[in-house]
Amino acid sequence: MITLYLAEDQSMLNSALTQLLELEDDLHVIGSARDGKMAWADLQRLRPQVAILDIEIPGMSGLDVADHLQVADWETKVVILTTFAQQAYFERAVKAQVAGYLLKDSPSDDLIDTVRQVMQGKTIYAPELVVNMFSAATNPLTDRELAVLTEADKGLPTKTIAANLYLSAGTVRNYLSAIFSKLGVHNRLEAIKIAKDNKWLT
Amino acid sequence: MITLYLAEDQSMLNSALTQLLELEDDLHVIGSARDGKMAWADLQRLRPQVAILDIEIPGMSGLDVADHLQVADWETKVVILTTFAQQAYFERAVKAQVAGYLLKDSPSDDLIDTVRQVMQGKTIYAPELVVNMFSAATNPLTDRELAVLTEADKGLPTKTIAANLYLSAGTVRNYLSAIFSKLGVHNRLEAIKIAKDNKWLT
DNA sequence: ACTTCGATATGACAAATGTCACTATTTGAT
DNA sequence: ATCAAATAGTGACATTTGTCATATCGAAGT
Repeated sequence: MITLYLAEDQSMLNSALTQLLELEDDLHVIGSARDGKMAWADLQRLRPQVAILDIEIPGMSGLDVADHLQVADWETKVVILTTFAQQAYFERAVKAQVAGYLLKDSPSDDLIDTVRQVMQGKTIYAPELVVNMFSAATNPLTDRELAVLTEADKGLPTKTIAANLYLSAGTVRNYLSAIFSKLGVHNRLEAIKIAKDNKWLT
Repeated sequence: MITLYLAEDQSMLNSALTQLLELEDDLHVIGSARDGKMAWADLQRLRPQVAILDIEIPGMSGLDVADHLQVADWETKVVILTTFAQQAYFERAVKAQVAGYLLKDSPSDDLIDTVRQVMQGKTIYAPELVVNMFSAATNPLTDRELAVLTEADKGLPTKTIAANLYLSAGTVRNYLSAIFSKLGVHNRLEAIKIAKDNKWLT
């Protein structure tokens, strides 16, 4: 009997998958959450054999949860279940040594297969992602630069961005300037546009 | 026995729901598609009693399919199943006289309930949407203002916007200023964000 | 006829933004 | 141990943005 935990914020999918997984004789869903923090709290208590995590969930991303699980070093295997094939997410997932990475653009039976496979020690990655690994235009922005741009995308003025990131306003402007020069543009709007086109920014 | 058709492009959800609906004794999924055109083709042949349609699917939107069904004037009831509570979508759906409008942010059992209810002639709308109906924001921007904002959205600086629209730079700034005050913001980015949220801007 | 509103414009001013040069600390890689 | 990057900061400066007051003109409405 394989014990499962499911973190997925879209209720329709969460409940549908839970019921479906429960139908399998060898699978048992011992808990589920719609938010990352609750998921992490539950996982510490329940210690399921497999945790199925969506990335974009409120509170704490599925990848963060995966990081925590890796550090904790229990038996719990992680299967990431997400909507889009975003290279950056995939890379982080690989670094966090997840056992599976599956797109929601696959039939639900694949999820069931994947769960069984990872329990046999296998690693299952959606082929779409592995292919991209070599051709993806890599993000030239550093973590900090991306953080700044993310704030800028909210429409915030420099001062507020600085406050939010605990930086000086000057530093924020420097970062933005560096971003513009890397992306070959001259203002925030264009920079944001490019970063979004390339999926460096949601 | 209620016959169902499911148009949903996210395979994970499509197959999960199909299997789940099949488990109900009184429900039978006679077909499904991941794209709008195929769905419409199928619907003409299969004439299910209830069509569950996602809005954002490739080829032809679920709302377009609903329009076609309304014109065709068969018995087929439409249940829209979509991710976000966007007022514009909801209004179109109401105009197309759909029998149900459900958010994916609801448990899967709700879908089953909804199907049964609409078959009894009831109309089921997600409460989140009905509440909004009365506060629907109409576009306060004039044509010219919208034109200016559209240019601004391309990331262009004032001067270029002015040149593109054969206006003086000052006029462009005045328009932008007027836009900000109408929308209650203080810079282009936020104005663009709001205009996009409200679908005044693509 | 009168008023209001939209479109267009200018000028002046304050604030925000973007550029540059230069420095210091920390960290990862060779 | 050294070097290159990433991180964080300052100060000065030019440019761009956003605000406001004010004006003209024409169209639509009362």
